[in-house]
Amino acid sequence: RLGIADMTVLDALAIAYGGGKESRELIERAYNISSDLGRVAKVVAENGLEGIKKFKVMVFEPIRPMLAERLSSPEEILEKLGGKCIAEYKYDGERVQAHKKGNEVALYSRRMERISDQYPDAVELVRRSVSAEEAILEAECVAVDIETNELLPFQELMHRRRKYGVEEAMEQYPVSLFMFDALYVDGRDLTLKAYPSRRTQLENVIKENDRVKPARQIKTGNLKELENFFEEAIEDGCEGLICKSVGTDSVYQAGARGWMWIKYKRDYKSEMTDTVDLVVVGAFYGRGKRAGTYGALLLATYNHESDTFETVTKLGTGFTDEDLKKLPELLRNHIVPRKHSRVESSLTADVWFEPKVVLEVLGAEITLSPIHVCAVDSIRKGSGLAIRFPRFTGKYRTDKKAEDATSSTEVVEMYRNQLKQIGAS
DNA sequence: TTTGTCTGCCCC
DNA sequence: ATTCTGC
DNA sequence: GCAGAATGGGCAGACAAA
Repeated sequence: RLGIADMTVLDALAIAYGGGKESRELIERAYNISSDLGRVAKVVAENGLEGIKKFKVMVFEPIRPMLAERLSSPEEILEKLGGKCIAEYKYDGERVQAHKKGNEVALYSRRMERISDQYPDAVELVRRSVSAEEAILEAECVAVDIETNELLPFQELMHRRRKYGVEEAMEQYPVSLFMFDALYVDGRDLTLKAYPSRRTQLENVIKENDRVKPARQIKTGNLKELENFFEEAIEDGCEGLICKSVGTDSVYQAGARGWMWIKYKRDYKSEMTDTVDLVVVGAFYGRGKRAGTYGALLLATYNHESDTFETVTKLGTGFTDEDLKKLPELLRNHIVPRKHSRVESSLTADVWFEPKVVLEVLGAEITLSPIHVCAVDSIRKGSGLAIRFPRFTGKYRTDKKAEDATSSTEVVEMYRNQLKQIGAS
């Protein structure tokens, strides 16, 4: 099916109708600013490159969002960005592209789905707080506590992704918009302007208020300053920072993950990383590339009081091909016909193991879980704890016995700790 | 009617 | 989202 | 370096089973 291999289709179009690398770039830009592969194909077939050159940024035609690379230290970031950058809060919400023409407003998701119906309140915020007649702006939509203006975790925002009961959810889970880019304003395409000038345009066009603000930012070339700003972002409930190039070439790279924007998140930093040692208690068969081996493992913490192993996450990324090949061998001797008596799990694995093998796992944070049973009921009735964005670090903890794995109590501590960090200011 | 399981050009 | 692997 | 393809948590919905 189409949509995933779209880059391949663009290649084919360039070869069939363009005949060179230059045409490929034109065709790709047409696609990136219209996100309409069908139309691009039709135009290039009927009118050739001349037709393609006429593609323009238009309100209510979503632009493919620019993405960011990742780096794990301020040093690397500043070096990559030529010594200085604009660092902005990376809010933990949903990315939204807001299109406005007069009173008409549409919101698009990162994958260019029209999500206006889910956010009538955000639509109204854009209508009221954007002074330009016509505009395409980007923002992070974040759940907030309306009393304290505190930012709430992504899980809260998820309640807004619904078809029914939108009005109720709107009252129960209010949102704020943190604007971070301007791609089009009153007839002017800004996508080929440098970021600082787009940001200035953005600030000129929004009428700031409690619920609509420009993303918090500083401009700096100082390591210490960058690091402090990062800590501040974490304390305010953000994921970290997005560091942006301020060079003349810092255009909006629609649909691309260039090095103009760089993500800096807490779990990328090796020093203060929340790594955890977990016991393999089950596995799931893989699909596609992983057919014939395990696709993911089921991992557990150790509960000292009950002497049981409680699932806390599945793990399916971070494995090299070599890891994937040797996992079945490594675990073969521990296979048991049904869930081991000392394992607590609400999930059903394809293969169960006696708790023996310990792996090191990296995660971003601890979340309340409806399916995992680690420390169930200890924070909230009926909820366990789980790991957000889990991945294998590559370390097999052969030095550890199952009972030496990270305990459920320790995970509870980690959860409490991250709440403390947010409330700290 | 309630409860469980699975899915999503899903969001991250 | 993260990560690894061909190209 | 980039695109593609594996995989994660978790929510509301859809639908099946009890």
